[in-house]
Amino acid sequence: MDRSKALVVFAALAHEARLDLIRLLVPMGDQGMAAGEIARSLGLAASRLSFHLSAMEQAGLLVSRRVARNVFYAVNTQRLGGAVGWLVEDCCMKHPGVVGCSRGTGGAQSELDKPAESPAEAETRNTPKG
Amino acid sequence: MDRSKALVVFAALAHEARLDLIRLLVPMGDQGMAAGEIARSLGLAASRLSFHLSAMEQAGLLVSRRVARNVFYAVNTQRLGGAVGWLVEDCCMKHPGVVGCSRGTGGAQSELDKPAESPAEAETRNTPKG
DNA sequence: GGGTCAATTCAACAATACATGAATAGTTGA
DNA sequence: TCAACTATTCATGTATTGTTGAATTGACCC
Repeated sequence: MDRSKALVVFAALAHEARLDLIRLLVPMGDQGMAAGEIARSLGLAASRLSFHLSAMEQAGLLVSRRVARNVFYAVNTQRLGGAVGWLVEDCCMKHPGVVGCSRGTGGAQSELDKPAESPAEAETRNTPKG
Repeated sequence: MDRSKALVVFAALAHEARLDLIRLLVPMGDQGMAAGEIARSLGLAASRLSFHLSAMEQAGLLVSRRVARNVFYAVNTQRLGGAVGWLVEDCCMKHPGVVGCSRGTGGAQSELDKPAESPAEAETRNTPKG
């Protein structure tokens, strides 16, 4: 997983309907769910769903296969996990703050750890030119 | 962290420059980095960077504070980790495939776990109306 | 092959997001 | 107050993305 691949995954996730889609499909495992049933479950028009499905398949987040008249879509969990892993471990270099908060979601999140002035910053007042 | 907040975070991450920004700022910790120095580091025009910075601050991914003439930006690691945690634990319900691949990024990812036909799907051939 | 169902593609439009350079606002030191 | 510096905002044009309904493709059953 590299940056550009992770980028595509995050772009694919940046949409309400697509997050709903992931949430709906993950429990179905490799079996997945037929497009029509997905559309009914999420209350989406067929063409609109198809647009999102193909975008997510392009991003590698979904895999599809035809079964009789239906096309079943399933989440490619490796790809999704890979993007998450890239973000946490490669992009954020396993920063404790990121890793810590990514495990044990529900809890504390509202309080921002407001940074306090550190010596390195105080310097700027004495070094206007750098 | 709820869906809409996570959504905003993923949207904020779905951009090359912003991933670069995260990668640049995470090692700086709470101290962060001045906008001008970020612009130089990433080779971005000031106005363009400012646009991205404010978008990410809106998303809660960055926190800023003024120090003399400079504005320092730092990653809100809790927010970032929170979005990751929501995705893995709440949205994907800690699915083993996602969790497994999200730890130990670099490794196996290319091979898709092609799903095989399951009984539930085979049914569709006998229940055309559902 | 015709009828029917499932899903995708297409064209048209609307809404967002992005990039660029000029102008503006805030801070500092003289 | 002025000049220099830092950062943001604004206006503009462009590109991308999302939505909608109609038309099309593919598969099944008779």
